[in-house]
Amino acid sequence: MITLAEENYLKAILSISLNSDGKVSTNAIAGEIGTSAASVSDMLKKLQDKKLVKYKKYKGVSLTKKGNSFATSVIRKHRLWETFLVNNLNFDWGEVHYVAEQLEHIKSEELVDRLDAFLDCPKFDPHGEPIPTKDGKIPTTNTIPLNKLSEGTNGKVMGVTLDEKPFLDYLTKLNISIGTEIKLLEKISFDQSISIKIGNTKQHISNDVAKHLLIKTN
Amino acid sequence: MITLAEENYLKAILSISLNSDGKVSTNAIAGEIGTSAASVSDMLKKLQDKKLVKYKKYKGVSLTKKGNSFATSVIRKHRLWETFLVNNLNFDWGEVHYVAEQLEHIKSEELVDRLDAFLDCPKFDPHGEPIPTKDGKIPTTNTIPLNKLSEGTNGKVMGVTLDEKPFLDYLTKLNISIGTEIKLLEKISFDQSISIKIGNTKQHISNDVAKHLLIKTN
DNA sequence: AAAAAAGTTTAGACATGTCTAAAAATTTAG
DNA sequence: CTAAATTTTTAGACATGTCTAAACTTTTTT
Ligand SMILES: [Mn+2]
Ligand SMILES: [Mn+2]
Ligand SMILES: [Mn+2]
Ligand SMILES: [Mn+2]
Repeated sequence: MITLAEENYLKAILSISLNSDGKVSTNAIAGEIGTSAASVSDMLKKLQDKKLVKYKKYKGVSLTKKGNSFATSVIRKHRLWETFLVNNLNFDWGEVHYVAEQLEHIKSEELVDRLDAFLDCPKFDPHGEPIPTKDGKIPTTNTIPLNKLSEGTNGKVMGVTLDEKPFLDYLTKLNISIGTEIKLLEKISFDQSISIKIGNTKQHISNDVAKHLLIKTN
Repeated sequence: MITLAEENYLKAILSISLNSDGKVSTNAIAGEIGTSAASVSDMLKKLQDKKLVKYKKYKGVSLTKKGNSFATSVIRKHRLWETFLVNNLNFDWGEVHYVAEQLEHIKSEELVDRLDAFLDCPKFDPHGEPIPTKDGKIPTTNTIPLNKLSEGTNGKVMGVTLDEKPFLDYLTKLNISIGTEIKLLEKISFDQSISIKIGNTKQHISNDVAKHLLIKTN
């Protein structure tokens, strides 16, 4: 049996390895989970014993096939629940992450299958994040983070890569949601901040915000 | 913060005290939860410290107002989730209890409120068990356990007071579900077993089964 | 190529929740 | 009303997951 804590570690490792390459460091995991590096070291040994990760002391960690499969399944459940909460229970997209953090640990394959069917097998969650299929495949999109676009490019917001409330509330304030058309006006080389046009309004946002917006160019 | 284990103890105490009166014994709780009497003693001390129960060593335990409120809330969540699983995800009534045992511990008042609204504020769950309201009131019914009826009485099954799979599967085999019309034909004094008529079929069931069937007489 | 800085692991402690075995209290019988 | 049986509590242990402080590697600077 895999515990709730173990599931969270596997999910964190997968999440980090998707945004970087090579082995995942102890500190990165500690940062992601909000725990101490010492706790992470302890847990990595346990996950290694269970053949869920490949771990060499001081050299970082990576998921085994088995570990990857568990992690992907947790993400699948997280995003299916988020979809249910927004589509059926009328939650706001900024309010679902915390609840889904709990729901993702409910153990019942039957439940996940039926929830998926109930939702009509959605490919993306309310944040535009891809929902892994039952067999672990993750739908891909040809989108680019807004901060990588060149000046003058038009595009549409297809998803965000962060789903915490303060970030999403800020986007809502900027009138940005999934589907919003954006034009990149100007990139400031000093701090990589950018000017954008939304509808007829001009806005200025930091690189930190821009990098979490996935754009499909027109 | 109240933990998952604490919630289960409170629920068990409430559940036992509804089917008996006076203080709840350590052994009864151990039996209900499937743990040792020693563990129960340990936990009762902790619940006492948190003002969730009134506990005197060797003299049994009862819920405080606060404890009762938590316990009722857990039962509310359990039964709302069971309703969702059966009504919306097409689960069989025998398959939902185990999953609801997990879902009942999800912490989000918002979620419960919205789920309740989504389900149209149901008064009873798929087993005919009453769903406590948000403010802790439990709908009552004027029903009688089948084993308390007198011979020759007709009635309709309004609910069951046990929702474990083996019991519910047996009922399904007997063609008994919520709404089924039953006539009590004969009570055997030797073992309190009874003969009943369902549609045009005569069946014989034990007292153990009969006592878990709630009947509304015609 | 040391020395300093940064990152990681170990040691020892603590909280929660569980168990078995032994001790103590209560209830039931004789 | 004592003695036996039952119930309950305590004692001591263990598993999980966390922490801080100290020790140990690895990387970066000088
Ligand atoms: Mn999320
Ligand atoms: Mn999401
Ligand atoms: Mn149930
Ligand atoms: Mn039920």
